[in-house]
Amino acid sequence: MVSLCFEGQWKEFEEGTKVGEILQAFGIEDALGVEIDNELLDLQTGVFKSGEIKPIKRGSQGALEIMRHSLSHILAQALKELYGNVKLGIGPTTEDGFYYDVEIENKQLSVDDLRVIEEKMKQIVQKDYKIERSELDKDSAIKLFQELGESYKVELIERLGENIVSVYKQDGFIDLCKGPHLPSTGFAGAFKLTHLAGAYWLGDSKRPMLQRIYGIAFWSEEDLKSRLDFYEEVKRRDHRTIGKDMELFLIDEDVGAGLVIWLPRGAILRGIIEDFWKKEHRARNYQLVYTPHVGNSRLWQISGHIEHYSQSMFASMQIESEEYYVKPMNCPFHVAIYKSKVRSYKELPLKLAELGTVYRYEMSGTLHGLFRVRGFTQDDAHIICTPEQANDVIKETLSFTIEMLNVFGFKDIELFLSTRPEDSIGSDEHWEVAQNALKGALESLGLDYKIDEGGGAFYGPKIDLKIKDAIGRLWQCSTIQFDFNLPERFDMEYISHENVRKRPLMIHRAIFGSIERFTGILLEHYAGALPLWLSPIQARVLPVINKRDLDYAKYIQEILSKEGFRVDIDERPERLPAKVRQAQIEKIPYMIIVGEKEAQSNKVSLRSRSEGEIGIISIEELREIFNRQIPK
RNA sequence: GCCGGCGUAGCUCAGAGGUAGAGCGAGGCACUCGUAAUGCCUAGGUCGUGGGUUCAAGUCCCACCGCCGGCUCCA
Repeated sequence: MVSLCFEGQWKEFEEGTKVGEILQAFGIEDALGVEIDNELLDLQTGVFKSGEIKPIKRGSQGALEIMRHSLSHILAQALKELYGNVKLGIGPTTEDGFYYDVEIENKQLSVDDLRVIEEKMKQIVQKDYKIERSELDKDSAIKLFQELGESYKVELIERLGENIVSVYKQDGFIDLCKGPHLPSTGFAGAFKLTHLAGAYWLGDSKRPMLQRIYGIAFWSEEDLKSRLDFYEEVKRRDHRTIGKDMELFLIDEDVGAGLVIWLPRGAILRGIIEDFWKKEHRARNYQLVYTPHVGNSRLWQISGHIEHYSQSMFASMQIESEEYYVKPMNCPFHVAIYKSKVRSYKELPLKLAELGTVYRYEMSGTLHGLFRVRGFTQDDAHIICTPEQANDVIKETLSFTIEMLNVFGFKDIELFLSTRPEDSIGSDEHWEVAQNALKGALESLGLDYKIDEGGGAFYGPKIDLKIKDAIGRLWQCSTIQFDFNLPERFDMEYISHENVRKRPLMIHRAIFGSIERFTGILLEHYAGALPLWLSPIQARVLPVINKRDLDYAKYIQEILSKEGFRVDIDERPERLPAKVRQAQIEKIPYMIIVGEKEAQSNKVSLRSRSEGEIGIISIEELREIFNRQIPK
């Protein structure tokens, strides 16, 4: 017997009683399934577990998953009906829809085919076929799918632990599936097939590549529409387009894929970010250093990079019979700085920071704008401290990181603590100290966080911070991680209070992660409309009539430039509306419009990119408005 | 790296075996104009690179490079 509870009321059922009957017994109507113990079950599934039941009603999040899952089956059925020789891979749900991986003999799908498939799917939905669940033992399931020629499904069943598998059937279409599913195809909501991609069978590059068809699905057309609008918005914010339009950076194939060239305006932006970063680090007693771009292979041998990271490193070069590598990380150099003399506990914590440019070999297919490149600058720091200092160090580092992210406009931050994985190095004591320091910092700062149990690197636990951008996407930039590996490999030591040699703790930490990637995120977050302090051009002076007003415009520009503001003039022989439009397109925060009136009163007319006309104000007032928006 | 798509003027894109196009941008001229486009004129191209098929190749075939969407990897 199983006992199930709904709204405080307990009932007993035979094991394996179908969810549909159970719902009926509780008098629950129009549910598509239930959730018991975090597991979704549809109406036709038998219940073998006791616990509280949560009905999943049509329109709810849980029901969406059921519906999307059924849509992937409907997609598979449509493909079989249209193309015949279709072998099914897997067809799960995604964050906003579903996909199915299939192998189609003699047919390479194109985007145009998606509309045809969609039509077929709509027909299947319209026919409202009953979706039936049945269970069979492993052997007969294997036999069934062998007969159907579904070799991938056979492989899946063979990999499954269970002896009983479930299959779902609709209108002669049959698929291995643990469910849950809709009662019939007619329950499906609004959907759209969005794109095609290749995907290896079981994600293994040695296995065949299947064709993956992605779709999105929601209960209502409105929700579907708003998701499509979201994708449009994502496209509108694409930093690659914005970067090109605003002339910030360039990736040139003759220079090399994944290698970023910062154009003058982009260099201003990067310079502001870096100057701010340096100022804040100096203020917190970080010691800024510079290290070479290449290092002798002995260094990488000791650090373990050659053994464990060489597939991500650029090939070595031979210099006078010595082997050198372009650096993929800064850490070994910072360790060399640490080891350049005997260190006393009095020097700790030692905080070394560098905007260090590293190069990593990324496969060509993964390169993507500023987000995934082969050469990038890490805002790297290594903090070397005693175990006793770990708590304070982590707390300071964590709050510093959050403060920095806030200044750049990221107020919504999610934190993740990753703890010791199965295979790891380092003593139990060190793991204990390190994990407590991380946890203690999170708690004493009153921060919410999630734990990724066993998700730490083999060399130490870490806190990852993810920032939420203006349209709700999460980006991981910052990380604070312990490293028990390098101090060991490089035999790092300090002389303790008791005059004995001890091994220090080492912490890697980055706030932006990669300056390139962070800049890309900033551009997408602000959709190119950077705040005043980050804008390469902060204001543009627009003379109403060049012939008459250019001198006064130059006078205004000169005053502001001398004070350090980045101001240019639109001298084109255009009319004012055209100049305004151009400045708007370039997303320049302020337009300073000067004509006869302004020149006579020694004032300016200010227009903001976001708020339009502000009015005629004095230069002092203008200075005041600008200064208010620049972080100290 | 793999699968698929794409690569034509500075940008966005049309042309699909038979004389390389448009809009925006750029340069010039006129207009003297007040908060998202004044008009006219002009220049701009080994159609990603290399090879092949053909009387003829942006157009068809092959290889390479790069970009886009995924997969994979992420010490």
